[in-house]
Amino acid sequence: MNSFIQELRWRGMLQDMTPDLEEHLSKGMASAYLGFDPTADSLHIGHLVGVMTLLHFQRSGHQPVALVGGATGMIGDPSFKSAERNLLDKLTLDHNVACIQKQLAKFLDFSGQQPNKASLVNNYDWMSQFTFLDFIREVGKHITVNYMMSKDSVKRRLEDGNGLSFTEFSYQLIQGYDFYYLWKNKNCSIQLGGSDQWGNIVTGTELIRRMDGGSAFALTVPLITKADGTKFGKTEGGSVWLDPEKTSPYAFYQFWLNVSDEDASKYIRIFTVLDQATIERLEKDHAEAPHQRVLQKEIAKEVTTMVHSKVEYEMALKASEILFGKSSTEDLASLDERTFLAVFDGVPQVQLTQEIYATIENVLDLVSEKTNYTLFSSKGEARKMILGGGVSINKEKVDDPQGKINYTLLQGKYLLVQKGKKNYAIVAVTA
RNA sequence: GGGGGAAUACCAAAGCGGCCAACUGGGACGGACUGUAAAUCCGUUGACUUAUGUCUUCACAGGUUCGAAUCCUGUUUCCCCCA
Repeated sequence: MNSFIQELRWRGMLQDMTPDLEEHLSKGMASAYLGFDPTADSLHIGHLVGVMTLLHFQRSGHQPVALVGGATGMIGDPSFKSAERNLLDKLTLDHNVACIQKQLAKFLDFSGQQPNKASLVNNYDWMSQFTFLDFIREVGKHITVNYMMSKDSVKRRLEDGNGLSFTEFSYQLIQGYDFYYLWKNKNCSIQLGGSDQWGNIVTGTELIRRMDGGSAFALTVPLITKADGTKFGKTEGGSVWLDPEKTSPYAFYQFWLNVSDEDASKYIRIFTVLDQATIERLEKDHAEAPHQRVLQKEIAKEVTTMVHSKVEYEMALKASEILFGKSSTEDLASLDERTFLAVFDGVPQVQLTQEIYATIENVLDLVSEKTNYTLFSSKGEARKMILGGGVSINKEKVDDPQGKINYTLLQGKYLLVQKGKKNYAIVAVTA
């Protein structure tokens, strides 16, 4: 029962905790919550750390509670943010909350009869009834402004000179009250969160102590960093989302596959539930043959399977092999149309009628003008790329811009145009 | 309000009458090598059916000149100094 802390510790997921938490957990099943801000209609992989924390908590036999901040989302957490945040309207927020709830349900076990099944709450449910007057009388009375101002997250904003509105300043009190509410009504004695949440969480434990003399606990997980100093979870395309509509399972898989060696050991501990022995074995394999990238492959497999599905993972794997492996025109031709389209999901597609296709005189026109400059912004660029050996059609290098078009259409209708290694476009020739 | 300076391609930054589609660095993209990596090396980076060719570019609008990113005038924006 006490393995939760140890589990987090060896996984490098323990930043900080209140001193007597370990003892508290050893007494039997406990309940902990972690909040998610509904700032978008999908979670992204930055949220995954929190999700994994709850998951480990549940696996250790405790009861996880996921809180979606329908109320706090209306305010915006100022912690370590440099500027005042824009408020989201209620409609957007409702939508976001609903979407996030659905995603969370994939990770935690909300079903079944076991006593430690997960539950989901929305702080809008209790905050919306609370009048301002009641709130400042019942809650605000217990916490001093001095206390609130001494928080690092708030102090930074004051020192910057950017200031923060009263609205944002109140945030920690509302979050603190959430904790109190859950502690009081759901017997939830622990709050988990990212290290930037420490201040807010502790306001909660303080509130519980002052209002009811109760004791509650805090635990934070470290912020995920990347060895090269860039922000974790971002690609050129923006955040990596869990929603397959926003980030395709293929792109998602690729993100993990491209994790650097330095980060791989860290990530496999945090984002997969593989046990210590397995991970250490994989690390050994990786050290022996780094070019095999067993760690990255394993992370990508585990996380993609967990977030999407085994089928999606296999599809992504197959797509990756075709896109990056030594595949040939034959390999492409061997795919059936459905698989082909799935592999190239998200790749820009250009429709061309049979008549137009027949009139195209050379490769240069085909890849530039006739396909609306999808892959190249000008003929000059296309020509230079071709001469530089950077263009392939159906996986075969094109070397002459003036070359005639005599390619076999894949599945009778597609041409795969490729610029460099990672940029593709599909030309679909229709009747 | 007064005085001074600056505006150049994605960014930084040279050029200060013809040799300028504009040095150089970064970035981006491509190639080789590799592990779909890092490092390294090479190429491309205004447009045009590649051309010792044409066209459009150096904040904007005019002007001087055979010729202007470069000189002049006005406009706009930004920075600095003094009130």
